[in-house]
Amino acid sequence: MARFGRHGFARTSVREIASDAGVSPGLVIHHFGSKEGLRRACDEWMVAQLIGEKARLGDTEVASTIREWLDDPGRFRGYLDYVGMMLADGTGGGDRLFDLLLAETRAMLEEGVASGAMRESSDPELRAVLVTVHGLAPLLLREHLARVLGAPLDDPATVRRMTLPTLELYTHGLYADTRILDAARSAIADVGDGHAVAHPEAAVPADRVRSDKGPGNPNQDPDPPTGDDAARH
Amino acid sequence: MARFGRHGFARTSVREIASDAGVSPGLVIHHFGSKEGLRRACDEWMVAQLIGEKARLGDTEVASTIREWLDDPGRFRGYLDYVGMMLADGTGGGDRLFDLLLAETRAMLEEGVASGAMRESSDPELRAVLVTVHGLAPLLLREHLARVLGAPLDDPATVRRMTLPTLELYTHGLYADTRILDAARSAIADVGDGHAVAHPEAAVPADRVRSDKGPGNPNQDPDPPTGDDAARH
DNA sequence: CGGTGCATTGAACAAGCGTTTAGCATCCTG
DNA sequence: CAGGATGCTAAACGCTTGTTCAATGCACCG
Repeated sequence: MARFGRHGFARTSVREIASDAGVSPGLVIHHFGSKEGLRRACDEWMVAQLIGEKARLGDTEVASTIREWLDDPGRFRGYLDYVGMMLADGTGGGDRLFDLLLAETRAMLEEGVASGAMRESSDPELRAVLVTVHGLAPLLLREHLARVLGAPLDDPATVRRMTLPTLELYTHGLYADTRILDAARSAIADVGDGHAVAHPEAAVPADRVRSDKGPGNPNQDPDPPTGDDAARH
Repeated sequence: MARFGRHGFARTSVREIASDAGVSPGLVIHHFGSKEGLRRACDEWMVAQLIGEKARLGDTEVASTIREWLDDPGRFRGYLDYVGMMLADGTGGGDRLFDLLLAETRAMLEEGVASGAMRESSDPELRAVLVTVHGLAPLLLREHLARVLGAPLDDPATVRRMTLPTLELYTHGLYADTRILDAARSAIADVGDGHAVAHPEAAVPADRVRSDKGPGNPNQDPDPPTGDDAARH
């Protein structure tokens, strides 16, 4: 799993794994049927580990397990890599893991809204997806993160440094006012719901929403999917 | 590039590429020196494309190019996959691309703060990293996103649907009040700056910040890195 | 003690890989 | 028109891959 996590499934050979384990390549196949079988076993072990920890911790979520791992670097180092690989490389059991995390996020958000601690959303389901995806992002980009921050993601100092800015973002957002949001809202309202307009740039004053210069949508920068561009619709 | 983007570098053979191009495998090597040379050429073409589009569009950013791609699905389908692969798979020229996007995000945030359109941050550099990473997330998890939303990321309807929730998140945040943020702030203040405390759970009332139940930190769920766990420090 | 079963191995296999090589056209240059 | 470079291919090379197979050793059971 450490090798899979670090170098990916395709770039890891059965011989390497066998050598790490001090056994012959044939034995690995004998036990797991095939390399793909080994991968399935790893995926299942990983999911079971997360769910198992969840049970151990009571009503905590799966993701708080990951949080614990980050608190105890070294002990769980490599697992994070494997989770990242599972989610990133498309093949394999990453779907199940993602759905698991999404379900927990969704539940947490619903609970938050119900208790009044969190704001309502115009699209709760999509917000859940968004929060899930944003939360996973540093895991998937951990190498870039470590590079630009100068410290690995599983360094407690890194985790600590990320806390405040993250909470600030989730508490106050990024924008100082609601101008952009209001513009987008009226644009969407103009266009309507079900319509798939081909090139509806005219639906909203382009120079107000599309920030070619100046601080526009935060998504405009590295946010291909988040949809600043939809703000023009 | 389409094949690289869809199936990854390692799982794509020179023979497949050659066959797609209607030429012999040897010719590919002849022109690019090696498979890795081909990859470099693709990376460089991709970066040049982004920068070139940037120049064409004037003072727009690289990422607004990506935004345009999302507006015109089909024409640029496959490029997004390639960008995602570049950033995800660790090997190759993804570093340069990430740094490019980070620099633009940083500049945009600074501009936003200067003009008063955006709030200040306690850690501007880390916020820039965070916004970059969050923006990239849907690109990296595009397959999961398409699966749970039932529509691909480069479907204009998907982009449109993501707009409002994203802007809401970036305008109002998630939390209805500042309780969590305040708790984290005082916790950090208690611990101090430079100290790397091993297990500082006692630094803050655990039952207030660590939300085993109820709506706690959004990061608690699928947010391993964002650092809800640091809120306990 | 004999025997069944399992863990394990080394060697070999077939397939696929990236790459090399020799050679054949083609085209531009002088 | 000669000639060298270029575009291109078919075939093969050497290597690595995942996997198979026959054989060995060890453990447990009656």
